[in-house]
Formats: sequence, C-alpha cells, structure tokens
Amino acid sequence: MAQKNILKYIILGLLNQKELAGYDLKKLFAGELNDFWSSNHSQIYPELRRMEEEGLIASRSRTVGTKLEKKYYRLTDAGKKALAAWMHEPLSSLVPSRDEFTMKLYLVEDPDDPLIPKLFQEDIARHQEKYDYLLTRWNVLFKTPEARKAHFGHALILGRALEREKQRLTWLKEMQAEIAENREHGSSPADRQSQPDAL
Amino acid sequence: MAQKNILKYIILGLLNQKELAGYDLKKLFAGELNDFWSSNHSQIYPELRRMEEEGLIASRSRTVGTKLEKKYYRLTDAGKKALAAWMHEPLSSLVPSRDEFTMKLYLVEDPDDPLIPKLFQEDIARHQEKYDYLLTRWNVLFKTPEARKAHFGHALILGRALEREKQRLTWLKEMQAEIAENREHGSSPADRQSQPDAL
DNA sequence: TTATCACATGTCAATATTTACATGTTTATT
DNA sequence: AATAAACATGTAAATATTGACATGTGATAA
Repeated sequence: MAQKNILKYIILGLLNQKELAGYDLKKLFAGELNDFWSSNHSQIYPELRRMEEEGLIASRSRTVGTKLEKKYYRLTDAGKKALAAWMHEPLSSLVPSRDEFTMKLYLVEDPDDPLIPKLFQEDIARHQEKYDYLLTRWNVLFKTPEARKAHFGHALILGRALEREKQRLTWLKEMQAEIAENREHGSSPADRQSQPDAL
Repeated sequence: MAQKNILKYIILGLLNQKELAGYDLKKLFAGELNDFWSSNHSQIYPELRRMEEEGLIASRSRTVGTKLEKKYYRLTDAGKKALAAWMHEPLSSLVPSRDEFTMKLYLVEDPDDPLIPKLFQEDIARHQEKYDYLLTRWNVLFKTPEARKAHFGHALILGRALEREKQRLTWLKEMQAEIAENREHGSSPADRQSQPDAL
C-alpha cells in the first residue's frame, strides 16, 4: 500500500455537511480547502464511484439547464458510521512535508553564493503574494464576527493558513536581513542566528 | 506524470557535499532532513541505479568489516551540471500540504462536539513532543555560534523546523483557550476569534 | 453570433510513494 | 556465546497522485 485512504473520509465528511456533486468537491479542494487538503477530479470521480459501490454514499441526478446532468451524493447510514468511526480514530502520523526552497537552501555549498539571496527573494515573493491573497479573502468574507460564526470551519482554516503564511514570511525576512547584514560585515551568517527559546 | 522527479536533484545535491551510500541517504532522510524532505530506501536504491545509468553519478564499492560491501556514489561532471541547472531553476509551485487535524476540525458539524477539545489535545500533545525533541537536538548540537557556523545548513533547517513547531503550538494553544472559554460562557467560539493584521 | 470560459464528468498512462518481502553482515549488549 | 539492534542493499505489490486525453453543456461577453 501507499497510504491509508484519507481522501475517502474527507469526502464523507464533506458530503455529511451537504449534498454535493463531484465537481463541487473539486472546487472545494481547489478553493477554500486547498491549504490543508487537495485532490484532482481524476481522483475524485473514481473515488466516488468506489464509495457508492461500497455503500457509503448514494447518488441522485439532477438536470442543470436542459441536458446537463449533475450527480449529487449523500451519505448512507453505513457512510455516517464509517465517518464517525474515522473522526474518533487517533490522527495518523505527521506526513513529512516537502519543502523545495528549504532543501535548495540546505544544498548550497558556498555561504557567499548569490543564489542564497535569490532564493530568499523568490520564496518571499510567492509567500507574500499568497498572504496578500488570503488576507483579501479574509477581509471580504470574515470582517464581522457574525460572518465568522456563520462559517466557523471556513474561518478557522483560512485564519490558520493566514497565520502560517505570516509566520513563514516573518522567518524569511528575518533570515534575509541577517544574511544581508552579515554579508556586508564579511562574517558568517551563522554568527548572529538567534537561539530558539523554550515554549 | 505524477510530479517532477525532485528526489533526483536532492540526491545530487547531497552527493555533491560528500560521497555517500544509499544507506547514508536513507538515514539523512529519516533524520535531520526529515522535516523538509523524506524518502524510503525502496525509492532511493532504484533512483541511484537510474542516476548511475544516466551518467549523473558514479559509484565505487568499499568493504566494511570482511564481507559487507558499501556502494559509495559521487557526482560526475554531467551530474554537477544537472545539479547547477536545477539549483538555478525557479522553485516549483507550492505543494499543497495535507493536514488531517485541520480537516477533522473543519469537518466537525456541532460546535459543541466534545471531539473538538479532544482533537486539540491530541495535536498539541504530538507537536509538543516533536518540539521538545527538536529543542533537545538544538541544544545538543547548536548551543554555540561555532557549531552553527560549522554546520550552517543543518542549523538552518533545524531552526526553521523548531520555529514552525513553536508557532503551530502557539496557535493551537490560543485556539484551545478561546474555545474552552467560550464553552464556559456558552457563546460561539467564533465571537472572539482575533482578526489577522497586515504584514 | 460566435468565441471563450466555466460547468460537468469521466478515463488513461505515467510516475511517485509506501509497505511488505527478502537476505545477509557487523557491532554492541547481556 | 548468544542475541538483539543497527548496518546494508535490494525487489515486489499496492496504492496515491498527477497531467493529459476526451467529450459535451451553459452562460457571458465581444
């Protein structure tokens, strides 16, 4: 095996909230869930078919316009049981995240390689862009406590994603400044690296 | 395709620093690199074979003890070129990280479900454990500026991993406290959720 | 009206990744 | 001296994931 089929349970959980079609799931994974889970439609549709065969979900077709058929799925009792069981299971072990930026940084041999500041610029740019995007979304969707209350789950993950980007940017900018300063003074960047303190 | 073969370049980068055998790579991925990249030996060994066939690396065998053969790999000129080209390529797009804890939290329907505090406890426990472990490693390895200087790359990623765990724990504990407090007062958790501010 | 984009659902091939299977050696502990 | 743990290198099977191929509808803007 490669991994437990977590996608199955995520889909169960999403269908438990609301009747959805494959395309709706696809949009969720491409949109508000993207920072914490994602999947392509080429994985979603076969998974839905398998889940229906297993009896975890049931479908009904609704016509959109005149011809287009949309297949909506809902949980069966077996599906509800399977979801509840998974929700109460312990979390599976932390998946090692993969971070190309950090690895490239690690792999640079020469501490004075101009690649280092370039890598920082690149990573800062894309995370700043992401942060700005997330902040805009937050301000559009969750400016008021009422809005946060009405869509608690969404507000929660958007807030967490925002926080994550913010903290990464803080670290990146700190390191960038340290490295730049140490370059001017000709000393090694490691000299000034701050020590972490206990939490 | 599933993804660009980044593992190949990570291995090139690691072999560029030092002649290594497959087992050494395995230990690196299981150890100090684990927070930012990982791979199993069942993926590493075939990859090394392919890379040698491609002419990116060359090997020589050294005997350990009396019988055991260890196969050490080093970069060829072609390998050095391929590595340099990859290092200068733009970073590939952010891989969507997958976070089962956050998804479960998102999927809980009832805001008063006792599963919510249970999930926080579980996630806090395992991240605290990880943080403690990383902090111990930091204190063993990098207490002095000299040590940080001598192993800059390692200190960098360990520091970043430490920071990441610390910040996740901070967020978890804040949210946990908010939720607990709001439960006592009978109001919705979303009421007191702090608004993020610009960076 | 015509072109473009979003909606909607599928399949297929290639690659990536994990877990288990398989075998043997060396070193440290009891 | 025995045993366990770590060293060392592979292969095989199953599953996960991606990107491309494929087809057609509905809404909207030029």
